[in-house]
Amino acid sequence: MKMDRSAKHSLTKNQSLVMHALAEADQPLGAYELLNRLQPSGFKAPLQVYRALDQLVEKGLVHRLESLNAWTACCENQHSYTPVFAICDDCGNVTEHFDEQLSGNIEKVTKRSGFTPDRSIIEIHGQCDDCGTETP
Amino acid sequence: MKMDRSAKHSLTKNQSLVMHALAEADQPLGAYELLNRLQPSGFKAPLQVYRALDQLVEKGLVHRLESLNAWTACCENQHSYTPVFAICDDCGNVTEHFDEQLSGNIEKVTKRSGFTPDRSIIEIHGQCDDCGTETP
DNA sequence: GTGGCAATGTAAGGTTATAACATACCTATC
DNA sequence: GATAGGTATGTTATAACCTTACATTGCCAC
Repeated sequence: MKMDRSAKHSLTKNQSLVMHALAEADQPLGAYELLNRLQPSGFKAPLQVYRALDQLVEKGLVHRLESLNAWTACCENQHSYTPVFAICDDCGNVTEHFDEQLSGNIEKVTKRSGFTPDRSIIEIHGQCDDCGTETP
Repeated sequence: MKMDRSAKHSLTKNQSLVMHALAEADQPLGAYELLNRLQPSGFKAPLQVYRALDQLVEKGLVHRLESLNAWTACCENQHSYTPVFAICDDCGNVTEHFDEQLSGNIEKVTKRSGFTPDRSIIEIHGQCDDCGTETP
């Protein structure tokens, strides 16, 4: 492969199709939902979606939400801290947050026991501002 | 139902079978792995496992590891803080930790945006003490 | 004993993810 | 431009995970 000119944003065809679909969605999408949406663009098999997703995650452009089995476009490129996802169980909206202290504490908790952290998953379920206020 | 005597530990047959299997395993188990191990005890269908798991999670005796699609016995009963799981990607060992500060961080990060947290998932992948030290 | 309720049994089917193998395309080098 | 090697893509099949729907059993209360 060549790709030296600006590198990180040179997506392949399938990658940019998936990236676009995620960016246009206002909620995280499952792999098969992505497949549905991309069938008009020629996608035929799950593997096409999964491959693109893996590569996009690798590039840091997409995150996987483990507790939803779904995927979402990264709000901001190339962040260094572990993202914290706030997932509204009512409307399905997901927002991405960062917190230096939190990232630091995670390191601390595990390193106490000699553990070497690599990647962290932080997902908080609850109710977003819109959904939470109008509860009885 | 009756069950008032000491309540929380009165498990049904299927629940205690699953609980035992998890307690004896030295790693988290998938639902189908549990099914395999419990077939000698008469389990025949996935639903038997899933029902017991759901009820045990409800009781706080078992946790689900979202990033592994697996389940593990709770290290300690009735903890109030959100557990932090350290998952070794080499040997598969998982340890459960608690940290008051960290629990506080989570509240803070989300409440900034008006979010009302309900349950949190914190899973840290990396290498445990045993596996990490001997890396080249 | 019969009505209600929780637990369990059984079958079928849906969703999510991966393995294995084949093909096309791009680039570098000769 | 031929050819070799690597990346991306296509295609089929299957594994792994989870749920719906409905039937049955067993227990307790009345």
